[in-house]
Amino acid sequence: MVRAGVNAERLTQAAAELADEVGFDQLTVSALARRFGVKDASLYSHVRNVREVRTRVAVLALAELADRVAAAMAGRAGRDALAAFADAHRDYARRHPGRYTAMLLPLDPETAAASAAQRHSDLTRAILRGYDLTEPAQTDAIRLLHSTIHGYVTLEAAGGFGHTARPSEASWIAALDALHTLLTNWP
Amino acid sequence: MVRAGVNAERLTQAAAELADEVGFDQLTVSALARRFGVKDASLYSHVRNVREVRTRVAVLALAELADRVAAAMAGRAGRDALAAFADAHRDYARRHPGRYTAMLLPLDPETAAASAAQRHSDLTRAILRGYDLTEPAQTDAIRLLHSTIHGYVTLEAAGGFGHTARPSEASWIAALDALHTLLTNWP
DNA sequence: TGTAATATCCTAGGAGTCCTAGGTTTTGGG
DNA sequence: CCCAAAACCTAGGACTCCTAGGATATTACA
Repeated sequence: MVRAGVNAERLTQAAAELADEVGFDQLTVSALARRFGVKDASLYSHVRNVREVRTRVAVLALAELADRVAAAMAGRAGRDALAAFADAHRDYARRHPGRYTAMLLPLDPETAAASAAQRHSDLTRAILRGYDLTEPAQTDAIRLLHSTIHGYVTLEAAGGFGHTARPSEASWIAALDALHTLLTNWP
Repeated sequence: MVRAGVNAERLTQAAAELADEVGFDQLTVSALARRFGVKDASLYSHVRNVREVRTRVAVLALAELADRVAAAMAGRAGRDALAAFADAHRDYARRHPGRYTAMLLPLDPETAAASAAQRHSDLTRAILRGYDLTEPAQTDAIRLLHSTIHGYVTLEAAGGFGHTARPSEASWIAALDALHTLLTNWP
């Protein structure tokens, strides 16, 4: 009998794919084991419990998103940087819905510190360099930015914008324009 | 042996309370039955399955929120109406986290049509009366509004704003100001 | 008031999930 | 080649969702 060759990395990767397919909260140890052709109990040599699997997916997603955002923003500033940042988020959320919702999982401090959260936060602050904001307006603006992008992406995914004829794409562009003018003329 | 007196209304109410306590996706038939001092199987005379319980909670939440928003907005216009609308949402999400997340549940068309979704939508449009917007900017603005409010509330609940010293309350006020100026000078 | 119909609740049980305990097999280093 | 660690297994307990079919309480109506 040949071994399945499960290890932490492959397990996390498979968990992320599974989450994208069936939804983050349908992410189950049994399904994961099935995917490896292995019994449930076998996975507990590699992972403490389901919670750890979820945490791993969240950390992976955070790192992946930070990478994509960094790549998208490279060499851009002002409105371009803003759009790159926002589009990267929306794109990631669409391609990887399970991973995206995973990122909402609250992480314990040390896990969060070891994650790409800081890197992601730095990237967000980089957007503001193109605008003229000082603290505490910076923090307020970042929170607003995150809220709008996250809210839009979430509601769009939940089908909240499907009732009206107006294409979501158009509203997205408008939202980016709005955010840009907002950051330009912060009250 | 005295009957527990379960019926659709009491069941929905109890489910909503339970969801607020343990989280919407921890809402379970067994826990619900326990709360009524009844066996799991007994609940299936009143409800088809867990999905229906969840749907009921979502519909209830939609109606409750619409009520609160309507009450908060009564007699207000412009920035006041906007703030009332947003605060009502944030307040409801804080008081009833389970119910709030329930509202993200996609409803089938006939359930949605019978729900308070339309009423809620009308209330949202009412905000824009204080500003000078025509279609399709109206739809775009509404989507932005919803996104920002929902995003803020969600991220706040997930503890996303706890890492910085800046009190969330201050950023919330700033966000409302920002939305107001944005609606006033829509690009 | 007595009885029939209905609504409510029950027991029993299958299937799926999470997880533990403890045993067996595979693999790689000495 | 042997043996220790790693990978995997079986067995099983606790919990969940749900179905089938039976018992009991409540209501309706004759």
